[in-house]
This record gives sequence, structure tokens and C-alpha cells, in this order.
Amino acid sequence: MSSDAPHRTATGRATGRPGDASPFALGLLLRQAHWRAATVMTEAIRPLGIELRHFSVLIVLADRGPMVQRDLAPATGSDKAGIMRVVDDLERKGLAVRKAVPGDRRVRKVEITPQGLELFHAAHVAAEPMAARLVADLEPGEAELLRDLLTRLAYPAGGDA
Amino acid sequence: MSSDAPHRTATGRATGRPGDASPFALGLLLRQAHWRAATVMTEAIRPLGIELRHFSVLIVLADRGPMVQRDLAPATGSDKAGIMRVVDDLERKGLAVRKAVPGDRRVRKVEITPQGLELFHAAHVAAEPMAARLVADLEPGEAELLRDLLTRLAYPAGGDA
DNA sequence: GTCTCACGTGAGAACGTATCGAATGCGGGC
DNA sequence: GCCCGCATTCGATACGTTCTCACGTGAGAC
Repeated sequence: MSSDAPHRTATGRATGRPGDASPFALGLLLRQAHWRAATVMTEAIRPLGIELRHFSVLIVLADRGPMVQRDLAPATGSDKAGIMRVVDDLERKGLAVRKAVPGDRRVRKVEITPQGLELFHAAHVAAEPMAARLVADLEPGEAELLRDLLTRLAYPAGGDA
Repeated sequence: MSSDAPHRTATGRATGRPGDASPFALGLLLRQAHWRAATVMTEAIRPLGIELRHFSVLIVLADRGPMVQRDLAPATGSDKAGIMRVVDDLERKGLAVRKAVPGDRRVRKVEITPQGLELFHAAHVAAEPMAARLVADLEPGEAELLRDLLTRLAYPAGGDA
């Protein structure tokens, strides 16, 4: 066993376990961490009757106001067809509405309803304790540090150099 | 603006944008970061003819040796049915083989082939420069710090308290 | 004999891609 | 200046693929 690694790199091989220092370690960690966060947040908003894909659309609508479906797709990271289904669900639940745009008869502006805003706020109340549990193993200040690092990783300067 | 938030929390509302301090910010960042990492890594190993779901199985097989499909599912975070198809693909490509276990005729041990190990190594070579580009916006040492924080977030002490 | 376990298969939902239909804006021809 | 094709764009739909959950079959444990 000691002779089969004569010129191994300093990064090592992927193991998918804690301590992995391979080129794939960061991606594997992100997958695992995202899976845990998504599981926790899904459970948090489940009592409200929606899933994360619906909620991410509500976030964009609540933050940036009424929006054309065309711009909604890249903003949520989904595609047009996926947005269609989510908006269909939101409309069926009365959380958002499609409104015609006076100037253009082909575009349809999506707008969050007061009911949707109410659910949006309720989700925050429900998610706050869960979010605190997520970072329970981190020291004070480390959660903010992690957010900063992730922000720079997720949104690289200059779009995507 | 100053009158509509009499008792707002210190965390604010979810925006899905950099600077978000809501309970959902971490999850949204993890989603975005994971999406970027997965996209980069998928491109890195695409020339090898496999996808990430195949490669994550190869990682486990290369790290822990031959493995029963039953244990392979939780190790990769996938479902048993999903493992089935992935192992089918790997077997078809000659990267892994199903072997009967002498004592138990129902279990089938999955083992990586020399060809699979070769591809496993080649993937590291291809992924290393991509992984470096992923963390290009981070200062020296911050990538290791991020890995440490993510490890503690993804694998909380005591399993999942 | 019965219970449990592991593998495999099937049905259903979700996701992404490709395509269609409707509408707008533009440019050439009259 | 007005009208008619043409490319573009948005919304919506259809299709193939992938993931998830539930069930069936064969093998081992008690």
C-alpha cells in the first residue's frame, strides 16, 4: 500500500468524506450541505402548503415586485417551463396572479397577492428557528463568515470569469 | 420606509440576492454555489463520458472498496433505484462490475474495475484546474476555511441533533 | 413456516429540451 | 404614408429523461 502512491498530488483523491482535499471535495460538500439545508427548509414551509420551488418564486416577487415570466426564469434558476408550472400552482393557491400588460398582449406580468405576502412573512417566522438549528455547530460569527465566502463563490466578480 | 417596520426582526426578509440576511439566505446561497460547482464539475468530466451521478458512485467505490448496493445508496445520497441505473451504466461502460457474494446469493457486491480506477484518476487531472477556477475569487486559505465550515454544516456532530 | 432483507421493476411526479401558436416590431414594396 | 411579409419574442405545450416512492420476487434468519 505504501508503494502504490509514488507521485500522488498534494490534493489527494476524492473520498466524499470529511477531510477530503481533492478537487471534488468542495462540490461534494456543497451538495451535502445544500441537501441538509433544503431538507430543513422544506420541512419548515411544508405546513404552509408549498415547496421550495414555489417559495423561491415568491421571494423574487416579494423582493423585486411584479415580474414578467421571461425574467422570472433566470432569477429563480429554473427554466421557462418550470416557471410555468410553479406560477400555475401559485395562481391556483391564490398566492400570485398573472396580469395582462397594457402595451404588450403577449407578456403576462406575475404579481404576488396579499395572501402570498402573508404566507411569505409566515414562512420567515417558521424558518427562523430551523435556520438557527442549521448553524448550531458553528461558532458565533462563523455563520456570517460562511455567508460571505459562499456569496463570493456563488456570485464571482465579473459575472463568471 | 421607517414607519412600516416597527418590530421587524434583525434578520430581514429573503431577497435571494447577495447581502440577504434572512433565514433562507444560507440555503439560497448553497443552492447557487452548488449549482455553479456542479456545472463546472459536470463539464470537467463530460469528456470522460460520464456524469456526476456516475462519478459519485465511483468515488465511494474507489475510497471504500467493493460495496453492496444497499449501502451504496445512502453513501451517495441517492435512491436504491437510482443506484441501480447508475451501476447498470457503469457496468455497460466497463467501469464497475457486479459480483456475487459467496455466502449470500441475494446480495451483489459492486466493484470498481481497473478501467474505472483509470477514469477515476483521469477525472482528478481534468477537474483540478476547474476546481482552482471555482475558488479564484477567494483569498489564499479561504478555500480551506470554507471547506471546514461546510464540513461542520454538512456533517453536524452527533449525526443530526 | 414466517419474517426480514436485498435486488429488481413499475408507476407517478418533476425537470429540461424542443416545438408550436400568438403577438409585436421592422423593412420593403406600393 | 400605408400595407404586407418576415424575423424575433413571449407564453404555452409536448416529449424524453431522471428522480422518487411503492410493490413483487427470491434468499436468508429464526
